[in-house]
Amino acid sequence: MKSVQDIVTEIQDAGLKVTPQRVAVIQALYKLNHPRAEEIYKEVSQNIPGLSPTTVYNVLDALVEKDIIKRVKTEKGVMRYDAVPDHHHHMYCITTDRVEDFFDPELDNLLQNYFEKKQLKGFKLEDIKLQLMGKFE
Amino acid sequence: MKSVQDIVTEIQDAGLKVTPQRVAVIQALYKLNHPRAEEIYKEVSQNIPGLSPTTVYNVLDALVEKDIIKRVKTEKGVMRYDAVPDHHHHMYCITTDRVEDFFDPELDNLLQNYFEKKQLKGFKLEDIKLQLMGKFE
DNA sequence: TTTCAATTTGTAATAAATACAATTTAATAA
DNA sequence: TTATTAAATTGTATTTATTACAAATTGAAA
Repeated sequence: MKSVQDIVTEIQDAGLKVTPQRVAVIQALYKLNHPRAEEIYKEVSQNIPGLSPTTVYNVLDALVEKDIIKRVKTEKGVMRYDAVPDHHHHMYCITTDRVEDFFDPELDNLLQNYFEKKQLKGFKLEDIKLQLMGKFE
Repeated sequence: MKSVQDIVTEIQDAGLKVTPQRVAVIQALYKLNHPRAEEIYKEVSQNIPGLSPTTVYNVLDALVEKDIIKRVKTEKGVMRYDAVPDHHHHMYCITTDRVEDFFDPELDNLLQNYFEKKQLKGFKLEDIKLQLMGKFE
């Protein structure tokens, strides 16, 4: 979780204007777990009445563009978002749509070493993301 | 690439009726590269005039359900499909929407060993998929 | 405090996917 | 081979997610 000040600084550093909508969207992303745009809209609307759904999409696009947040790949035709931009992986529940972050520097090392030896011809590898599929207990 | 006979057998074994639409959708999946439903519709329509878009969605759902094909996770709010149901990973192009299959049994072993030692508390791991992000050259 | 580009809003449009009733068809058994 | 029937396809209408865009508002620099 980030303080409001951290969020403000983050937005400023990206060269974006600090608006209540942007701050609130980022806060909602921390509160909710990998939410869809519509869930964010509902959440943020409580603090910012009159909020437009379009704004949520605009804000999300701008924040993704600046690497302040990330999109989460899913098997549903709905986009979801992740407050954490730092390198990490995801655990996906097979039965529900729950998604959790997964940090593992040791594994990242292992993979990096593996792919340094193993050359992928015709593909310049820049990032590796794991999808851990399973069930939460 | 699978022969028509292989495709027919595959559909039968799954307990589904063999229809021209289903066979053609699977063939289109091999011809196209991780296509969206709409691309499949266009392709298959050439062979099956009067094809309904709804049918494409129905067929895709049924085939995914029976593990004959797979959905591909993307960062766009559009579903894409994969003709290959066997365990494999994906290479994603950062700049375009190109996706390629990636098979690597050695890596699969490495990962399996790693996660046998490393217990994930609260999560029963069933499958690991890598997303290799980068650029095709 | 003014200025202005950036941002938000609101409405409308588009795109992707789904619901569902009517029609057709694949596969089984007579 | 034909009759039967559950499964599959079709066509239309909706829903849901997202985007387009012009007008109004606002954050931040001068």
